[in-house]
Amino acid sequence: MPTIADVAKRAGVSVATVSYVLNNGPRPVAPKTRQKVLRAIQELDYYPNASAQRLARRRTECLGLLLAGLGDSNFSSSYFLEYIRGISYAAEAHGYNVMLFTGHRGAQIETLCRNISHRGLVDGLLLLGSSLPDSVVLDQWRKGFPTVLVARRIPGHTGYCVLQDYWGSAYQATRYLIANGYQRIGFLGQSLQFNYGVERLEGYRQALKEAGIPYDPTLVSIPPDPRDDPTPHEIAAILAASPPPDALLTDREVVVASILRDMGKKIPDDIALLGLDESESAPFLEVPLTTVRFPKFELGVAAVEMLLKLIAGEKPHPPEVVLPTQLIVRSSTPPKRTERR
Amino acid sequence: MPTIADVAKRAGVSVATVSYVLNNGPRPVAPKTRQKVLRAIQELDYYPNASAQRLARRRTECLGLLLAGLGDSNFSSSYFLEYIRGISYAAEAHGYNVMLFTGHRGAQIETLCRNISHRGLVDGLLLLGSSLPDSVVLDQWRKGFPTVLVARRIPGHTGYCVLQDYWGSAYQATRYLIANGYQRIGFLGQSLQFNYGVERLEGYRQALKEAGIPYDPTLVSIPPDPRDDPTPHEIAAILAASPPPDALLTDREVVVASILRDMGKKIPDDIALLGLDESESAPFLEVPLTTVRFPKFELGVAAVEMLLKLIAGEKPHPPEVVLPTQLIVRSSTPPKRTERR
DNA sequence: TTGTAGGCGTTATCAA
DNA sequence: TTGATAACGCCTACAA
Repeated sequence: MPTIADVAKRAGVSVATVSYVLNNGPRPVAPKTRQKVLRAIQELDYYPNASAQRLARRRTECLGLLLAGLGDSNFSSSYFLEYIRGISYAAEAHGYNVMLFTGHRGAQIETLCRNISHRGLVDGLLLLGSSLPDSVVLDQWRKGFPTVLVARRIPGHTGYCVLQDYWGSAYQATRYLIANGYQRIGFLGQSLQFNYGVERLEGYRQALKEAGIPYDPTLVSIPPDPRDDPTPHEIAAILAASPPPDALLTDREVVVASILRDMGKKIPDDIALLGLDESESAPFLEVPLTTVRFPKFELGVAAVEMLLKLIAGEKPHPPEVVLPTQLIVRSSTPPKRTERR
Repeated sequence: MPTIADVAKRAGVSVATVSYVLNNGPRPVAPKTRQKVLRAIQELDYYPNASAQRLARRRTECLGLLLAGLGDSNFSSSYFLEYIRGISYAAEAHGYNVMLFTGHRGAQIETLCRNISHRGLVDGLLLLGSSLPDSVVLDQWRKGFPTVLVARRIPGHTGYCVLQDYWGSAYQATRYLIANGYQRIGFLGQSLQFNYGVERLEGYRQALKEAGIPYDPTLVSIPPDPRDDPTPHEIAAILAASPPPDALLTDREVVVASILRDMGKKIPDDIALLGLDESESAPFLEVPLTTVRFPKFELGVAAVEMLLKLIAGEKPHPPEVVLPTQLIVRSSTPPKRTERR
């Protein structure tokens, strides 16, 4: 592999000049000299060595992406790729590379994070995945290493993050159901361990409240572990409420739809179903499901842009970017025919 | 950030000694000295700088993963993450990091590849994604830069690759259908542009042949563009064959199932359906689909292991690793009741 | 067993 | 406008 010195020799100039040509600065180079250098670069098929550049510049032009939980196998695999797309897209657009970290099988995430920042592997870090302990995130923020939390916030703490409007998605969904005549709306949520579980529940409650519908705990089921799939038992319990629900709000729509079918319940005749997660297969199910669309790609882009600001030494304000979600209406939530008699 | 010199000073030894402690070699260090060094490292919270190590060692301990096509939006998003999981798992297990490249929107993949190898960004490269032109892959192989092609081979060329047994999956699936009484088996394949399209078709034909069933082109549909979804028109054409098909083999099972439903065709009563792709939602559909399972995670692992051999200067033999697939029988392909009269 | 010093390939500061 | 040359932080022959 040719080095900058080879180019300099061939062009009959100093390495400094070659460097200035390569980087378009910081000092000018005479057009004629520049031409000589460019020709030498061509002829030698020279490319600057990345490791040497990083050492000299003291930056890597790499962003780290920590996908905590990718190591676990019970992991919603389709979920993350859109984020990755957005992230890699934006990083590429700004001339940055992306380095992937996952922390498989019991690897200490704390140790991993320390390594990433202290060893200068990357200039900044994106944290994605709910299995990442809050303490790790808070540590990173405290250290001052450029770090952005993606798709989640840590309640009660201010830090750099980009996320969907979880509250709004549940609020909007519930309002939509109410506007379409549903009155007994069940809520099959996720654990309250993370902000999205809490915020969705609150959005749901707020919409009920505004409509003057009392909150009925027997219509609500929140499993303790966020990784648990909903069970038939859990769903049966909600269906057994009295009066029974006429609609169901859930963030595990595909599994719930399948369980409902196994129970012999027809969507939407027996019960309407609205998904708060954005399942790829929702449009293809027996009854195409109404779901919320998350701007995952856009969130990836926003995360990179915030991170680049942090790397540049700016203090983005506000430190949180919240992107709106969108309700995609399909067949599982038709306007309810009010039964006249 | 402390450097190795700071550690040396604090421990009262030379930088060489510190280096030998850090790397456990290549020369021994007296236990007492080692202790002093380790303590200094602790006290200073020292981590070696990755860029400097890479420059000095002339290797990056990074693997590149080129996900060609991630930039395109009509991209089966759930497909790649399992590969990524396997790759990152194996890389991590061997002390390597993974760098992600995607080549968004018209970026010249050739240029990207040249940069990756010539600039020393990574020690080796994994190529994934069918939108990667054959010429790029062949180029890489020719250059001698450690490169492994994942989930695909280039017919007529010998090169390092790991892939599923596409032929076997279609062969096995077809045999299964035949063994269960199906005689008129339709094939809704992918373009023949890539090996998997060709190999699946051949596996299907071989199984028919062995069963003494003549190959009927009116039962077969191959769209020209691999990114096109099957159309109702295309499916109607196959259904119109005479005699009509009693089973359908396809690698777009979810969309095909949805189209069949829209056409009023019942699975499996009107027609059996067997998916050659491994759709996540196959188990959750109205009729859970029989599909082929791909060992994607395992393939990622195998790819990394082959790549590490190449990096180590070995010539893996044979240069192709083919992993078997597995037929997951669900409800869409029950044994056919032979109608007696 | 340990220390010294040259080299890895760039960048960027001095001078000229 | 350009050329020497000292960093950047680590590795590793060569000496001691």
